Amino acid sequence: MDDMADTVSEALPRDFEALRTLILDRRESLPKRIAQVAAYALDNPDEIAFGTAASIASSAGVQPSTLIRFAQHLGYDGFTSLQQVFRERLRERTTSYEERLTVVRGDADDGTSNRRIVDGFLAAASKSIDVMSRNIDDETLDRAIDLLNGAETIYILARRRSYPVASYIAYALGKLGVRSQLIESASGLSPEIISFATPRDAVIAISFSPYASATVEEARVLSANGVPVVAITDSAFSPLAQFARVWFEVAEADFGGFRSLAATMALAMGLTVGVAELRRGRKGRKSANSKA
Amino acid sequence: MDDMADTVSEALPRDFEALRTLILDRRESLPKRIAQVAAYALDNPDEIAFGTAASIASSAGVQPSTLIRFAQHLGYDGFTSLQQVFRERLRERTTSYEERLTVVRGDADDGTSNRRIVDGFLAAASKSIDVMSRNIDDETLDRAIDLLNGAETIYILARRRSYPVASYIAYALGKLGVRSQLIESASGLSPEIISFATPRDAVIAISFSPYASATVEEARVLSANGVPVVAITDSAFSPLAQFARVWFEVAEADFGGFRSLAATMALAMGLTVGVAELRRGRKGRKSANSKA
DNA sequence: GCGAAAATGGAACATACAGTTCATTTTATT
DNA sequence: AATAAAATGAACTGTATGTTCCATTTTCGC
Repeated sequence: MDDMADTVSEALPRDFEALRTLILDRRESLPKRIAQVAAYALDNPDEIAFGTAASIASSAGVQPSTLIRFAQHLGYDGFTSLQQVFRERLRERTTSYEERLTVVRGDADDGTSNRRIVDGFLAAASKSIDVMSRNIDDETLDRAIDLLNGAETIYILARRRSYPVASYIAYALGKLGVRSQLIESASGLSPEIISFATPRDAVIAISFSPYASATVEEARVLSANGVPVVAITDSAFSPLAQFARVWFEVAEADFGGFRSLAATMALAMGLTVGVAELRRGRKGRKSANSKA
Repeated sequence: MDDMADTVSEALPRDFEALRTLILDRRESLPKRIAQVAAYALDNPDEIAFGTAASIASSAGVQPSTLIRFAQHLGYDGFTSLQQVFRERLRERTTSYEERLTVVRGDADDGTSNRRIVDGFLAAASKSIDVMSRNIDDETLDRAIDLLNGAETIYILARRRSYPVASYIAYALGKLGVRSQLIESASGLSPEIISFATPRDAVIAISFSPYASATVEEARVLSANGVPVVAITDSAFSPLAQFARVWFEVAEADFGGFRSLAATMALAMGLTVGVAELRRGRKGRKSANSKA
């Protein structure tokens, strides 16, 4: 056993990422049952961290002794020391923002009050992102991007709080070479611009409660004219959800009454770049689609 | 014991936040050693989650039995069930986005490619937020808000990628009753509007590499005219940093070449609401400053 | 298809663990 | 100050845990 430890040229992974890499490298050469454990471990790292050898073995469908063999195959001297790596992984994670938000809202001991305000917005943004990453639906996303991909011109509808998102979409689509039209109130030309839209175009409408009447009304008109609408809104009861071809429910956290835009922004960018990638794949080289 | 369980009107905390609250509520009424454990538990939740009764007791400077008594004082039937709460806390934390980013950029096994794009933007946003929460400087923040607070009108300067942030600031300042002026290229009136600014006003300028020439030039002119400039930019070498009275370095992560705006947005909101709070305190009741 | 080597299942084992018990000390009450 | 009650320390105990061992099965080379 001492000899083995000596012959192992590379040091044992002390952090999860290194361990993950090590396992993936050796995946092919592992015995069946050991590989079974390896797959389970990477899929359920939390279980490994908290469970007992018996409980983990049962979940993974192997004998407890296999867990020890797995650890020893990787060079650890036992299951326990392997488990340490999985525990470290949880330890090292930064404090969840859920937690931070309540702290920020609570006592005011540390930091200036200005700092606490910024922390609050950071926490709200982070929470929004977490929620979205859990709730987003692959199929809805694919349908939305597919729909937008077919459009000649993408019209972007948003007012007030949602407007910054719309302007970023317009900017990004422009840079990516996708034709788009941002509907602003300022110009006063909204009705005229809207009248140009045809069923071969598409609309991205963004509105949260209290829904801007202009956005809702324009989206309704466009939808009635056969222009497909992709809506980003905050609930199934949103007027936008009623006539949108595809709609996303985005639950943004708020701080001090100001809703974060972090999740909405990320989704918007996802839609934008998703469409652009699809078009690049269609028009240009195929390899463009599988860029690094 | 059954009787006790019955008389406990409120259910046992199953999540960490509730437990934290419970402990803080009872802090006064707890015996000395128990209180010692309580303090240690809230300060070192990770230790409680992973340690053994013996190791934790040793670290906290008490007997192992005290840990069991602590758990029972709170209504749990033993140390183990209390420990579950501390473990759940770690379990519930979502995967760190640092981790996710590498996964997203790596193999393409799970989820559609569209999903991976959105995940990428979410990860970038989350990382930006993490970085900012670690790097933001209290003093800079206070100085910036103080400076903006003294302004009669706040001019907001941003183009292209940064423009959405500017428009959100303008929107928020409007809702909070702070006079502001958004400088847009569209109207073509930028020079005229800028000429109205006086040293009693202030500027928020936002620009990232490659810096929009209009933003830089306008900020330079305003600064030369004695109007104090608060800049949000990406490095000490930014032209904005040179003549800004106060400047923030924001390191936004990017995905596919598109930088996240999450951290910038949060900072912008912090500045905005910070100023508004200060003004409410100054003009209105004093208590407004120390709102809950 | 035979033999050796590796892998696997399952039971046995030593141990480290949470929880209990009880004697002692501290705190509160009268 | 005396007494009762609560809190604390420390040894003890049953149990559940990680680990080892060995018989059996599977895999691989010849």
